[in-house]
Amino acid sequence: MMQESGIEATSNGPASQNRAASVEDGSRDARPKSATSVDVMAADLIHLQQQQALQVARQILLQQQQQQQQQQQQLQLQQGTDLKSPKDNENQPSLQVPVSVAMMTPQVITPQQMQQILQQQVLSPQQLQVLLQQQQALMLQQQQLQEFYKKQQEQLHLQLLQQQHAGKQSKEQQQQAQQLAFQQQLMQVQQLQQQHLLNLQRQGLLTIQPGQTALPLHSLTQGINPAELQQLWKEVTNLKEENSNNSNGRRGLDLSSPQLPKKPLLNQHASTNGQYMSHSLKREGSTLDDYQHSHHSHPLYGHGVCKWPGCEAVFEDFQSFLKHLNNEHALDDRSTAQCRVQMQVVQQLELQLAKDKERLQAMMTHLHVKSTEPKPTPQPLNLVSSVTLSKTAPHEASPPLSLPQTPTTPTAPLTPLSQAHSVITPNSIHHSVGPMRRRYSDKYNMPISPDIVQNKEFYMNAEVRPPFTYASLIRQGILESPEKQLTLNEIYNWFTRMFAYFRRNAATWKNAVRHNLSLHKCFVRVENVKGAVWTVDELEFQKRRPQKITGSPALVKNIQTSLGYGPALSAAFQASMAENNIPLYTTASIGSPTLNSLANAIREEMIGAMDHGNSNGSDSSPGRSPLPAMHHIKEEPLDPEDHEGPLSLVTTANHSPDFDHHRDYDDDQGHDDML
DNA sequence: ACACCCGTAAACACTG
DNA sequence: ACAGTGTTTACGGGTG
Repeated sequence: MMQESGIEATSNGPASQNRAASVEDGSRDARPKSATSVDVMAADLIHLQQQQALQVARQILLQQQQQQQQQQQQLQLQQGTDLKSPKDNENQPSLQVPVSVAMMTPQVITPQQMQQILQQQVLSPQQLQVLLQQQQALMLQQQQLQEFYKKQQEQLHLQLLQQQHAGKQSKEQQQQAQQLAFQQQLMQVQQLQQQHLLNLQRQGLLTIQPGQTALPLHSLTQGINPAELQQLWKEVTNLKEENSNNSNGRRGLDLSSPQLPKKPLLNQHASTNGQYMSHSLKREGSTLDDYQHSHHSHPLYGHGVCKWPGCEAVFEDFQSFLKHLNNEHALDDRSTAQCRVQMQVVQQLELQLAKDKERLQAMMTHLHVKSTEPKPTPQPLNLVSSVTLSKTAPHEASPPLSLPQTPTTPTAPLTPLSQAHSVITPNSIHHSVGPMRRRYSDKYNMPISPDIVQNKEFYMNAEVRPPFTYASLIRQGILESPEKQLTLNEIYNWFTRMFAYFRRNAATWKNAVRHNLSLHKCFVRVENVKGAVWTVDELEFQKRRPQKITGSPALVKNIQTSLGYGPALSAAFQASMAENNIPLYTTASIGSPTLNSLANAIREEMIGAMDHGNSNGSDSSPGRSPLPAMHHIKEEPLDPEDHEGPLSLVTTANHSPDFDHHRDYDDDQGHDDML
């Protein structure tokens, strides 16, 4: 009761207007984004980080593409030689799995999902086993990557320490900031790729008839291989050469070698964007052969495990693997389908990559030009389109709503199922249903933006309660808006539009929305011509809860001491991520946490920086292991802003495909299916 | 046990 | 009077 505004509680006017006052004049631009002071850090470090990040990104893509190619080749080969008819054919109908369900079985499967699957009896025991194996193998992989990440972090820490002593000028600070942004972009790409990899693996569970597209594979046939891919391919191949030059081929992800060319990477991205259109693609060329010749780097074989999507079979030697490859992954419907899926995955990645590159290009152009005023990037970009970063403006349609998303069925949300630490625990099946508050603790707050965006489709169609707090949702809605401000009614609409769940219980949640708007200082009411709109005060939002930065204490420390990026930057990232449908921070379900962690690490820097006033014992856990166990990584937020508990989903995925952007749903009170 | 956060419900005030 | 908006309080559940 004794809230700060309590003094004026008698009339709501003054109280709210007080808050609004600070914002009113300058409209949204007046929001606190002052802290642009960036502590010193040498550009060298940035370079290093960039290179590393880029390398990771390339590696990932390389793997992806290799995988795809490998599959393609396999298919070709087998088509040519053994035309043994796929005997799987007969079984397949019975194994058909509804996409909506199959998509719900990523590496981390919630018990609920599992149960669903079981209930539907669409998966054979073998398939389940495969599932489990997959999970285990992935865990393994993740561990390895984890190790790598640790190393990486240590190194980073070292660098940071060194660089701290070298004072630099503001110019460099700016550069640094923008470079960091650049890195973020790269991270996004990585994560996206991981994500799609995951997707693919999920698909591996499916048995899909080639002719019949239960899956929306149609887009596959459309022109893939945009110019971006070519460029990337080129880069990838170059990279490979680099790698093979200086060491054993099997360290797929060795970023730790700091001796990389200094300039090229960043510039490459910046400059090549417009160039590589003419660049001819020669993917069939030597690169694949190389890989096939050297056992270690066979794209479908790594760490003794068959990397064919959905496989994970373990082999002691390469020969047996080859045997397996020829036997198990011969040309049949399943392989074909998987290959297609892989193609699609790659295609999507390319699209996304293209988008991100474009964005990046715009960012860099913008920052180089240094024009303070927002104007579209002068650079003609050969790619997708529309995303002009310069003005944070109207992507309303583009961001979440028009992703090249494949599945149109509500698939299981990708992120929020972090509860399943990759292990299926059948006894925790029940608590899938439940109100929002059935969330995980704040500590597991998840970045909502990426998550929501990522699972937009799912939430839009499945009447599943999004595992986010109202505050986070509101914020997301506001941030997604072109003007970063919404009226109450628009917020309502956003809720109903984005979440099937909120098409019910209007009275309840609307009240909650209003309640939250009023309650949280992070929501600022701004008087407008046409009434009042609500905006988000990011600072307040972040202040709202103590953030627990986990991860490498060293890194955290460094972050806290050596960085200081303004919230504006962070907000920009947020928005950027959201627009792009990219799970910036992680996403639990995504395969290798390493990349995520890496991204998180960098992100952490941002957060730590902008949150460095925060104290709050954020890093108060010096005793913590630098990197919590994998499953923790998946869940640990690292993000000060929107964390909400993941979870509580996947109940009755009651799709309503016919639904289309309804507006208000003030009806239906009585039911209480979820509450 | 406690504090905190969140969701829910509801009362109330203000405004058009 | 009414609906929509906004504020506030109260309460219970979950979590650390």
